[in-house]
Amino acid sequence: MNERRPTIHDVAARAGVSKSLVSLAMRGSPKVSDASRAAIEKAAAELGYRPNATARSLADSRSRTIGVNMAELDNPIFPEMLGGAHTVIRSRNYNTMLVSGERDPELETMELAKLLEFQVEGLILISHRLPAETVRSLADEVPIVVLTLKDLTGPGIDSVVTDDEAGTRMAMQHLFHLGHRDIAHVSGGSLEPAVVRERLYRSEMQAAGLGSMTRVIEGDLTNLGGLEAARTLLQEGKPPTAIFASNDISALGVMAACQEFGLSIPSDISIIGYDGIALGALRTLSLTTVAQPLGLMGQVAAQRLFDRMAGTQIDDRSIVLEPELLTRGTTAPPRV
Amino acid sequence: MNERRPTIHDVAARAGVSKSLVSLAMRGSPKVSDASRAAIEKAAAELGYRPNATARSLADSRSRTIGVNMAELDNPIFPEMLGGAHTVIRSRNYNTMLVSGERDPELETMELAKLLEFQVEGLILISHRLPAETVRSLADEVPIVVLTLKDLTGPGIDSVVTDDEAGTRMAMQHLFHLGHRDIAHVSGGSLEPAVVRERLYRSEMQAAGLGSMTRVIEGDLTNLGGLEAARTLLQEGKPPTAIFASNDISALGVMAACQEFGLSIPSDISIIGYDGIALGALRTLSLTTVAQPLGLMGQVAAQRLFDRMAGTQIDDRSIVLEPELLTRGTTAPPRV
DNA sequence: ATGAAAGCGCTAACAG
DNA sequence: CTGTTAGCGCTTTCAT
Repeated sequence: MNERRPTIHDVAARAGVSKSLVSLAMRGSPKVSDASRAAIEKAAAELGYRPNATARSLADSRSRTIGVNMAELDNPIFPEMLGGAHTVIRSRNYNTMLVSGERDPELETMELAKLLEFQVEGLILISHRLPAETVRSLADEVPIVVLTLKDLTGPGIDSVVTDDEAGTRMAMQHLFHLGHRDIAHVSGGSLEPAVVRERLYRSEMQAAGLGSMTRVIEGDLTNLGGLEAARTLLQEGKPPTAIFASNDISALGVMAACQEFGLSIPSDISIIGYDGIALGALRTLSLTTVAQPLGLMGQVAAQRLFDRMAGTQIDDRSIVLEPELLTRGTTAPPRV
Repeated sequence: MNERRPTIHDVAARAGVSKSLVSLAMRGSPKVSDASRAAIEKAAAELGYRPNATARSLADSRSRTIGVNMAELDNPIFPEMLGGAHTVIRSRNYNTMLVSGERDPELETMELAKLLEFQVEGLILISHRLPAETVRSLADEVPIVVLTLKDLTGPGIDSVVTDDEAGTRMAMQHLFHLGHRDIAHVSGGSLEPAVVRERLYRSEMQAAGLGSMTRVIEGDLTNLGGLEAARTLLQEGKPPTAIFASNDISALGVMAACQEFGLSIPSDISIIGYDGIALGALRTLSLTTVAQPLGLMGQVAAQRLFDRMAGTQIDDRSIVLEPELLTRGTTAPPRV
């Protein structure tokens, strides 16, 4: 398994032509005679020739590779967005180089640097927490598209996000329409997406004349965080009739806590999440939620990246997609 | 953002030394005088120099890259295994190049070819369905480690699997001990991991003198497949007291079907899955299952790959890890 | 239509 | 310690 791989040179020798011609033939150039082409193809096949993409990258200084950073694997929204991006990257005949800094900003920074050393032509960043300094400093070397973080948008950095204000309004309006007034919020702490959702929760409550019923328990966008936040809330005394969780996986934690306290969903208490993870559609869970078009976000991010790489003139650096309310089984009118 | 990046040559010129010395310095060689090193580092910093990994790969013919193929993003076991592999790949200072053939064997084959063109030094394949021919033919070019598919093991191909026979026995014994006798199986069709589980289900039933109660409904290891299989089963008439599903996501589908039929879990019917996806631990689901050490499998796969790459002499090509029964909330004694 | 030659940016002997 | 000389495998002028 270690006899030096055949190179373009070997193919040329065997086919009795020059390296250049083989190079042209391999890339399907029309200016290669049928005879030569046949000879070359034959030689290549016999040798089991496989072009060396590394050498090619170096020679024409194009890596045909996109770097993708995905921080956390435990929230399914990231793989879902990755899937979307991956699809378009592949359809453009590019490759995906994936790295992950595992929530450690320093490691993250190093990994991003490695991506650049590999000459990636663009970067797609999929994470709720990113070392802002690093990202900004990279932006003048390659185009970057960030998912879910609008605040990072700036020179050289595009972002693809969902209109969280509209989404949160949908969630709240849905609950209001069902008749809920005593609505609590399990937040996501200080992470960007969570902050907007919390702000809108508060303003919607206010606008509905329910300012005094506002209750926010801090979570952290994880399942366990949701579980604990809800426990805290339910221990306090009279439970709200509905809980809006900052994202789906924390909403699932909230559901678990409710069950622990003997509350049945949705008859005793309604739960609504945010994100629209595929999982939530499982009949077993049937989580009502505000869905972000996750796969589409990934696709759009990749498309925008290719546009930037092509130098297309685009002014707007932020792409905002619309969320959609998915009414499923965890919300119902409050018990009267 | 397009002024040609500085190269080692630029750094050398600026520091007043030769390229080679810069090369040595960049890689932290001890045989560089402090003076030179300082000058070089200063020049590099001022220039914003970033080594070109592509050129390096070509020069020393080592890509420091592992190719990973992950077919499906919709079953969380794959990302979980990826996470494990990724961790050790990174710890060895290697990069991960990820591709996905999206269940299309032809595409899959092309993607794998691209990986080799990028000179990956090894391949980790994470999928339940792989084009066997292709994989075998690649095996004499780079070491390969396959996850979850023991049948592919062979020359140049190692595999990391869980002892599914033992795992299935655990599942069945658990149900037997609880007192179940009328146990049905929602299978996973003809995919390798599913076949073993079905076979063992049958033999365990037989061994327990329950051969006549054996009932297998064909699923396909997807959530929907599990849902539909269970519906079919429940429509037939008297439901079994327990169902063993071939994997977790189909087990979740089975749970949903049971709920549709008004059966409550686990008092009316017990459900046990297989895989141990993180999700199953959510209190909301609390799925009893036979857990495979998913993350560990990924880690072990990567470690084995590095061993092969290093030429370490190892005879056994198949690593079999032990499964573990996770008794959670979906199983209980049958109603008397 | 085809070949020769000059790199792409870096590493790797081999001399000093 | 440091510089020189060759490549790595491929693309790309520029001739022919």
